[in-house]
Amino acid sequence: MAAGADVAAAGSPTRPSARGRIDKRQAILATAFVVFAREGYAQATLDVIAAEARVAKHTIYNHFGDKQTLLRAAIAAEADRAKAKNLAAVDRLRDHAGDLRAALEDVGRRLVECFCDERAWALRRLLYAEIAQFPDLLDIISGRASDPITEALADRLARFALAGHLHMGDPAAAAEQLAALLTGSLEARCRYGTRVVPAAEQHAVARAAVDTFLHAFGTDPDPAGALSPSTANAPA
Amino acid sequence: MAAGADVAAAGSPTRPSARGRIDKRQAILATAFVVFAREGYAQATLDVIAAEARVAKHTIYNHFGDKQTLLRAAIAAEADRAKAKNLAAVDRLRDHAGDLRAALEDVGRRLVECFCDERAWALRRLLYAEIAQFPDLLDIISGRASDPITEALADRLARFALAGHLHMGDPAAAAEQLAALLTGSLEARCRYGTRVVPAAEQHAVARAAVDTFLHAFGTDPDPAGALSPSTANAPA
DNA sequence: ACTGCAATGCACCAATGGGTGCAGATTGAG
DNA sequence: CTCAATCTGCACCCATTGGTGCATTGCAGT
Repeated sequence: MAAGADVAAAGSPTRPSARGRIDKRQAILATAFVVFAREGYAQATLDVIAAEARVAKHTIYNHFGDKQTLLRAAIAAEADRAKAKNLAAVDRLRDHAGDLRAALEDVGRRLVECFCDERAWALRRLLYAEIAQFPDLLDIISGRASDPITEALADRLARFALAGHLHMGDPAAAAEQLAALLTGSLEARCRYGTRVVPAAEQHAVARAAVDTFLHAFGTDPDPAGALSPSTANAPA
Repeated sequence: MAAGADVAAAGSPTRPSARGRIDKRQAILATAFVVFAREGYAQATLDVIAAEARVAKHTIYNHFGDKQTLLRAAIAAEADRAKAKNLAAVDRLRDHAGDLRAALEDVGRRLVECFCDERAWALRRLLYAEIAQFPDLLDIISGRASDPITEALADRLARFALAGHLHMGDPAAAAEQLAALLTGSLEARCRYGTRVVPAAEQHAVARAAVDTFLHAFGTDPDPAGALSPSTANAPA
């Protein structure tokens, strides 16, 4: 919330030296996130963050007051990025060009790519790590993480159902399962974010997920290769 | 590995005061895991662990040498527990009593329960948190986490396929997707382990997962309620 | 040139916590 | 009882680090 508000406020260039000030703030936020993710909240020192952001330690305190506030702001900013990227992916399901399977696979690939993104894993690790110490992080990301994405996906699926291209009772449940098929397999493949999943493997996962999804919710009775929906899976 | 080996070595009661020594070690490991999970590795102090394990700080150093080694041993021990519980669940797919759907739902419920377990979340959080600092944790859990479970599940599914009760190209891929359907939806519902998912909701998730799975891989052309495989989902 | 705000560099404080040393208590085996 | 291995309580060292104070510099508007 903090980051978003400030970015919006940046529209007024009249404030004295506002431009430079905002630049500093952004630099601090970006660097702080990287350092927090790399070293962990407790191990990360403000001196290191200050040095890597090319900023005096005092400047950080001027902007954020203390370490915890900085963590929250950095996480919020990064979560905003991630949410935007995910929603952009789902939005491609609007005005698709006729071929439902192709459209779903395209979106699936993009969502998979969002999930495998290095920064996304850094954010995930940070959240898992600090949620016990700072339960309020939940509020910070509740509106920025998977929930709104699944919801947007449900909206798109509902349209397809209405148009008779899909069969489903609850679009929200279907969206949840599609998301699960897309990301669930990647959880293990990414090895806690330490392994970069090659593009080919990402595509295979997306294809297999969409295959299975269409088998369960599609109207087309039996598309090509129906008997083995997961034949397309990656070799390794 | 460390914990398992030691437990096995405990079979020789001839060593002087071996019994008491093992007890101490177990107490330290259990307490260390709890404290690490509760406070995070960096924030957790050996004084607190010693106090809660009712042991002198020196005793911890006698057994494990330093803090990092203690962390690794504690994680290994807990991962062993988790793996055993998961494999026990999957093993129920042996000699099932005829009804495939019921058997899958039973196993699904058990796996879901394993996933939602408080200790499992604690372990997951700890791994996510410290994997960046201690990449070797990957080796420690590689043989204890999802991979062997999915593999065991694939073995069972392959048998069903051979018996003509399921249709699938690659059992491993099918197992991966079933696991994804089971746990993927829970990821969001558990809110990073801060929310306890009620049993009814767990069962609904398992049922929905098995429903979708059977739609994609089942031989029964169209079971009851086929058109809306996810109708059974929980209200909230 | 003057004013005011932000940023800087540097020294400093106080608390925290990993790890060690040591002397004494406990325990089980022979 | 003796012996050896552990376990215990306590004091201690020392490096780290969040946070502060202060004097100085740089920049923008007037």
